[in-house]
This record gives sequence, C-alpha cells and structure tokens, in this order.
Amino acid sequence: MKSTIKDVAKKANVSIATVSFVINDSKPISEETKSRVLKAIHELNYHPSKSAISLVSGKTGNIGFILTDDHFLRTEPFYTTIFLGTEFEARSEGYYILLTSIKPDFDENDALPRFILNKSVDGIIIAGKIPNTLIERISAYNLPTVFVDYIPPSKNYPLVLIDNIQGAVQATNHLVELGHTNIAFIGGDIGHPSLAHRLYGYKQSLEAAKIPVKNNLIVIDAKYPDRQNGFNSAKKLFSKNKNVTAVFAGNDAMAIGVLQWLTENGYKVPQDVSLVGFDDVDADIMLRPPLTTIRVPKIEMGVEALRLIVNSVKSKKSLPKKVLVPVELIIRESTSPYKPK
Amino acid sequence: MKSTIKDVAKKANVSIATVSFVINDSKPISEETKSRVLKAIHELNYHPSKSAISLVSGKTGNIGFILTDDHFLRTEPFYTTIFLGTEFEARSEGYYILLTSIKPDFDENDALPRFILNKSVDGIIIAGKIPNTLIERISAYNLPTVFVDYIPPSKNYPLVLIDNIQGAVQATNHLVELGHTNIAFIGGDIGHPSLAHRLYGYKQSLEAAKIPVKNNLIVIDAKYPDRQNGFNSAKKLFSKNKNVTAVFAGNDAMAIGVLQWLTENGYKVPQDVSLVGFDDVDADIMLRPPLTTIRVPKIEMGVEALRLIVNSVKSKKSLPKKVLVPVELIIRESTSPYKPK
DNA sequence: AAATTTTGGTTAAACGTTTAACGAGTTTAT
DNA sequence: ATAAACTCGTTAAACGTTTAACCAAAATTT
Repeated sequence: MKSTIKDVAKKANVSIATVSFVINDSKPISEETKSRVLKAIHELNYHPSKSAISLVSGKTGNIGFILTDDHFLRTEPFYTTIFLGTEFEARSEGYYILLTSIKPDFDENDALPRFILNKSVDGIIIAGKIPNTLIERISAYNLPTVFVDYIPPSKNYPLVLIDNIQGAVQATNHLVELGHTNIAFIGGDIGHPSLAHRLYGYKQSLEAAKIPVKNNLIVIDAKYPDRQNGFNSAKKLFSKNKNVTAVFAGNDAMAIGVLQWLTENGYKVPQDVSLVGFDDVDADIMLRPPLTTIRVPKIEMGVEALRLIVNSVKSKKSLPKKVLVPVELIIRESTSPYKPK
Repeated sequence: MKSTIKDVAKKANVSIATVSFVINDSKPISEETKSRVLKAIHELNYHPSKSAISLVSGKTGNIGFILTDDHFLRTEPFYTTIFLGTEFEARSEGYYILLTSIKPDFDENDALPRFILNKSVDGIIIAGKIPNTLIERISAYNLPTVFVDYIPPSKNYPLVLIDNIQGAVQATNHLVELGHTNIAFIGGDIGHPSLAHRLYGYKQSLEAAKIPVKNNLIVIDAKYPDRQNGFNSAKKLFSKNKNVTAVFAGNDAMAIGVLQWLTENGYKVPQDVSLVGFDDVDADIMLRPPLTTIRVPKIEMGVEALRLIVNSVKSKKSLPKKVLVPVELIIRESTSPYKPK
C-alpha cells in the first residue's frame, strides 16, 4: 500500500541513497537519473516517512506553541490570530505546530507541556504573559524559545514585540491634536510589559505636548485587561473626574468595556468623550461608534515568530534577535475634536 | 545528554526488550526487575523517542484538527473552545493535535492539509461546516475521520453533534410559556444542518403549542451566521413585522446582532422584544441585557470527538458512532412575559 | 601516458524502538 | 522421575530514512 524509499529505488533502478540525494538535493546527481527518480516518486505517490527522518536527524519538525487558557479563549481573538500566522508560515517551512494551553496560574506542581518532556518539538513559541515559574522550568530543557508580545524577566531570548511605545504615542498624539487636554489612560495589568510601555508612550506624548500628567487620570490597578476591567475602570475614573474628555485604553477589550459604561451612563461617544483603543480587533468595527484604535499586525507577528524560531533551531549560535513590529493609527468614529461644554 | 532505552537497560542490568516490556506492560516481568528498571528510567529522566516508536508501530500519535479560517477567528470562540476540549483530552490519551485551518471556499485546486499528504496523523477531526470537495478528497486517503457539529452529506462517519432540535424546542417553548405568539426565527445559513435542525425544533415547538408557523417570521436567507447577519436580519424582519414580540436566533452571534439593531432602533429588550440565542458564548453575560440562551457543552464536545477518533484509530472495524450532546436552557434577562401594548 | 581530480553513484551503519522467536529455570502434572 | 507448562528473560530483525566511506569511470592535469 504505502510506498517507501526502497520502492522508489527499485522502480528507478538506483540505490536508496540516490533517491535520498535527489529528494534532499544533497549530492550532485545527473539530470537523467534525477528525472527517473522523480518520475518514480510521482508514480508511486511517495512521501517520505516523517518518523524515519526524525529518528535519524534528531529533529522532529515540530514547533510547540504555548498560550494560557484565558488568552486562547478571549473574546477578542488576538493571540489566536497570531497563532494563525504562525501556523500559516509553518506550512511553507514544512513544520507542524503543536498547540497547547496552560493555566494562567501555572505553578511548580503543574506538569510541563508534554511536547517538552518528550522532546517532540525542536523549539517553542510562547505568546503573551506567562508565569515566570514556567519560563524557568522550560529553560532547563534548553530548547530554542521565542516569546511573542512579552518580555520575560529572566534570560535573553529572541522576541517578537509590538512597537507599543510608538503606538501609544500615536494614539495620545491623535487625542492631543484634537484639542483634548484631560486625557485619561486605562491600563489594566501594568505587570504586562506591553501595557507598561503603552503607559510610557502615553506619558511621553503628554509631556511632549506640555500637558501635565495627572495620576488620577491613570487607572492601572486591575488584573486582567478585559472588558469587565474596562467597564469597572471607567466607572472609577468618571465618578471622580467629571472633566475627562478623552480616554486612551490599553487595549480594545478594555476600550469596549469603557464604551459600554459610557453608553450606559449617558455619555455620548465621541461628542462627550473621545475614545481610542489598541490592537484593532475584529469587533471594533461593529461597535457604535466604530472604535478608533492602533492596528497591530497580528498575522505578521505570528509569521515573524515562526521565522525566528526556525532560525534558532537551525543555527543555535545566532544572537537572540528582537523584532519590533510597527503599528498604525486607525481613525474611526470614536474620536472627535474637543468641544468645551 | 539525552538517554535512550539502551542506557536504561545498561543501568538496570537487563536487555532493552525488558525495558520495553516494563514500559508498555506488554509482558510479565518480575516485580523486582520492574522496579529496578523503573528506578533507572527515573534516574536517567528517560523518555522514549516518539519517532522511534512511530517508525516501528506505523502510528504517529498525532491527530489532525481541521477548521475553516473564519470559524477559527470568529469573535465568539465556539470552535476554538471545542478544540481546547480536544487538546485537553488528547493530553491524557497521549496524543498530539495538529491544528490547521483551511479557507472556507476550499476547492479542487487548493492543497490538502500537509498532515494528510504526509500521513503524519492517525486520524482527523473536522469541526464545523466544510466544503464537500474537501471531504471527498480527504476520504480518498481513508484515514479515520470524525466530524463535529456538522453532518457530511456523503458517507457514514462518526459524529459529535449538538442536540439542536431539543435545544430549539426548549428555547421556543420558553418563549411560548412566557405568553408570546409572534415568535420569529433568525437562522442565517440554513445549509448548515445545525441551523436547519434549530429551525425544525422551532417549528415543532410552535406546532405543539398550536401556534401557526408564519413564513414571514422566518429569516434564513443570509450566508454566514454572524453578528452582521443578525443585524441585517433584524432590520429586515422588523421593518415588515411590527408585531413581533419575541425572537429566537439560531446562534448567539446572530442574537448579538439582533440585540444591537433593536437597541439602536429604540426597541427595549426584553420589554418590547424577548430574545433568545443558542450556544452560550462568553460574551453573553456582558451584554445588556445578558442573553437568555441554550448552553452547548463545547469543551465536552471536543473531548468526545477525541474519544471517538481514538476509538476508530485503535479499531478500524467499529461502526461509526454518533454522539448527541445534551443542551440546557439558560434563562438570563433578555426574555420576559408577553405584555400586550 | 600516467597521475590526479571530478562526477555520479553504491554499500552499509546508525538512529531508538517493538516484537517474534527462542530458551533456561522453575513449577506442576502424570 | 519425567514430561509438560509456566515464568521471566534475552537475541535479533525490522521499521524508513540519512550519510560517511568507498569506488568505478570519465575528465583533466602533468
């Protein structure tokens, strides 16, 4: 039924080594023999056995992709889209992706992903913030690893990062240019470097515009940067600060929560309050009003992550490369010029 | 560095065959030797090589999971949650999942997923509606296959299905019991068996309650059952039928679209219109009002799918089993008793 | 024309498992 | 006491590749 390299060799009347050389282009073979082999391969519908190759090469051809449950299931398919980019690029590179999720509160007692224990991957991609315990335990297996949208505190890894500072500056500048001066920042979990950088960019922009940074306009105490948090933060912000006319939310999920609170409490967006988010998730355009935001090229991030990991798999020695993906301001209808009341 | 079965054998002072028997429990070995072997395995931190096992057994230990792009990226993480259940169960069964996405308009010219061509999976799980072309081309490879939430037109496959009829009956009954009689159905792509069954259940319920089924209250002409479609369908429905007081939407995504149209057009939910969805996606509780819906056990569906596929992988002969997962009515705040105007 | 290099190929070992075939002791049955 | 049957192991072949080592013939250099 299933044909092997031997069948091909026999049919093409050569040794199996020759077939291998033809397939991998690893030794010069005459055009004539080559085409005979290729013909046989085609006629037999031959596909090399991955396991046999793995066995002899020591490589699995697999890349592990780790995500926390909550990131995986988030209503805004942010990391899932990144994964899609990775999977897509993996196809052209001939790799398979083994996707697994871990608990966000992973600790010493939790088992590591199986593919690490069994060494059934050549490298791993970790997306989003994950517990440090996990990072440390993984590093013991010294597998090539790249992080996406997270800067691990420990070692020096290849990284794919969003240009958060630049994005936050663009977002805040936009608000400033519209004439706003009371601009709030809603940041959620500032323990995540991305959010911290966005806060930093926000401050940078204000300072450049000579607008004083006021701490009571910055809400960053909650844990998960999700809709619920945006909702709560808006409540907290507006109950104390009646004069806020613009909000920059650390991500779209929180922006959606903010929008919801505002709508429910009689504020008109953008007439009373301008709102800008970050990420550009699909849901944005379905909102009323559609959300002004910073577009993050999620697919490209996934693609880039795969390239980096393939690189470190192939040549261990290379220095950890860091890729900063550029972002772009998308102006929709949730922002408008400041109008004094 | 990495230890093999030989190292273990040497350390435990037995043959490699004995080690294998201990690991797989495939031949009686004395307790004493067994513990010596186990000790050696532990001390060497030995993990059998998957590729070696694959090579000799002919099995890969992988299961392929196929999803269309749009299902993968849907704002409501429906199929993604199913995947998570599959992945979870795969861990305990010792399988890896190879996830890949295909275009929704897959045709003859598109390449099949690599894992099928290379035979690097032992079986495949297909979730959601996929093009028939794909099904036919896959079937040529006669790999064990199970479908989740879709009934393929062609052959007799193991299936994991939602008890859609029962769910639709429950949803509609709920509305009927609240006193509504002008109950609309918004169904989207009726080509999907799930939606067709929900429509069927809706009709059943009405008939049982002796409420005539009116075709102008059924909107099923659009293609994708998403928010946009719900929005458009609501517009169409209410512009022609002013007296509708309750809507059963074929899924939560469409229900959300309906809710949005209603809200934007001055209808109060549930005071003016009661609304019930289907699926119970996470977003439901964040809606205003939180959505009454039919809960679908998504994780369990994924788990069930993996069990089925493992079954067919292990014993080809067994008859295709069909699993109907039960659903449950979740009453939240989008439904209320009928009040004549 | 002899020596050397290049070209195009072959042979066989190795990768890490599983498992059929075999066998030495020990126990049980006759 | 001998045969038969278990028990607990071992040996070696097989799975399907890659690749180092080798080699014959042809081409090139001296």
